[in-house]
Amino acid sequence: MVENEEVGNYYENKDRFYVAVDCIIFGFHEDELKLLLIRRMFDPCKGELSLMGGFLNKGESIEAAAERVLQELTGLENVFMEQIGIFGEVNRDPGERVLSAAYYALINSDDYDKVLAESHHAVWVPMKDIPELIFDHNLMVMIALKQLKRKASVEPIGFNLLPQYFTLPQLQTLYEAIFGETLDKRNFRKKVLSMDVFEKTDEKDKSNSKRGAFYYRFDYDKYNALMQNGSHFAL
Amino acid sequence: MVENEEVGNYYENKDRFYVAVDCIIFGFHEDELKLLLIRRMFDPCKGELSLMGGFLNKGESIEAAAERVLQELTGLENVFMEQIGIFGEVNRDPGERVLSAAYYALINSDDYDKVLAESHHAVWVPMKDIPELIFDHNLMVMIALKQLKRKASVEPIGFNLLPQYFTLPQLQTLYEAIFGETLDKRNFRKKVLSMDVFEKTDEKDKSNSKRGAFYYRFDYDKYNALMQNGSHFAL
DNA sequence: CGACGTAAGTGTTATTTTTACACCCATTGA
DNA sequence: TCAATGGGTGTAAAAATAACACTTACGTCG
Repeated sequence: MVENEEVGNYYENKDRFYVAVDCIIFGFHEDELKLLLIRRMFDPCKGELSLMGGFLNKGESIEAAAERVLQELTGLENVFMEQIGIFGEVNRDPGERVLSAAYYALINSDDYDKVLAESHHAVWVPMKDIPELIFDHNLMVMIALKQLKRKASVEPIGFNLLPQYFTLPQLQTLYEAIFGETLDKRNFRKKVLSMDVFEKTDEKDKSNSKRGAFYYRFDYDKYNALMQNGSHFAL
Repeated sequence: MVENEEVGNYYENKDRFYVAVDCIIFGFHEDELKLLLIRRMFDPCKGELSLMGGFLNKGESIEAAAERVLQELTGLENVFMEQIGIFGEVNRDPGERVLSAAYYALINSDDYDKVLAESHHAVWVPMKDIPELIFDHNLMVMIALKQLKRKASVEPIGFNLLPQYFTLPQLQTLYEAIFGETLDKRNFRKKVLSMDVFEKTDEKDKSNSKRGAFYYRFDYDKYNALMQNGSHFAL
């Protein structure tokens, strides 16, 4: 056991590693959950599909790096993002030993900078059509989806995938896409509205029906107040 | 955007980082959930309490590093361990920039190598008495406990904290310690036994009562078979 | 050797939550 | 004005959860 060593020496003989971040970027359109992937125009694995990634810089926290990488691709800031872990198998990147911290992000697919994304050769791929990705990216995606499923049922994060104003049919379709199962319309609405954190507007979305569906929005203030009192979000 | 660069160059100008692993080691004795912490006999933060940690080595996966570090302290192998994430704030370690992957482990407090642990100045500290630890270790502990709570209610991992043979009162006390709340004896036993994955033995533990409590063991084969059929563990 | 103390073990009922299920409504465009 | 389409609504059965109190086995001590 090391004792009484000087601080300077302590770290000196340790190995140092490249550290990357990779972003699993979820979006929701056309009633489907999708990932924003990039076609790599550079080595290694030029031409293949991968998650958007980048290297951690000196003086930058890992979280900040993830935010930067997301921003580089989408132009977005202040996005819901959560770490799913670090991947550190020795040969996960065949080029060099690189560790990668994976984060998933939930974005509203209307908002991102399409020109910027295009310059990175980004494409939206439905979850059910995700092909083989480079390195261990498929594993990352799998774990991210699992975490999203769990978390979405217990915390109000799904809304990050929708515009501020959304209809209940839209919300239901979203949750069906996340959970991968169909839900009963009446039970779903009952549950949603019983939480009393959704504010109904007078506006209707008539793009999907003659009758139109009312727009709602999620009321974060009400939500926070309720959480204080020991309530819990559940869908 | 980088295009058509050679592989060799690709990583060359990136920064490299020290990477550590820290272990949140849970144990259960005297009806309490405890952590195995070490009193640091070396700088930085000599004299203070911290998690058991160590540096990632070249050619070693992060998971392997976590297992090694746990083994160095307890002598144990094949222990239940799970990553809780990587911590990468710039100044989390005041000495140098070090990233740390945190893992929690569940061990049976009878089994570890006490001499080895003592040589590292290890001490068991009840969860409710955890003092201020070095760096961001308190944060790690908090997150680990949260994850343990969630996971223990949904997967049969709690048994890792008990000997192979245990009594139902013991099991209940364990879960009460994990969840931080008291449970109804009859409801608890009903739930446990209804899963039909516990095998009752003829032996009794008489250390806590005249009458004695029957020993049970968790039947992993039965459990796996049931999981195939879409059942779920729940406590 | 019998009374006592102690923790182990056992079922039932009320309440809450979850699931299943079918019809009318509002609006537009033909 | 009527046909087509997705939006919106309530109730009853079933399942899960929560609340609750007494008896039993066994060792100890008087």
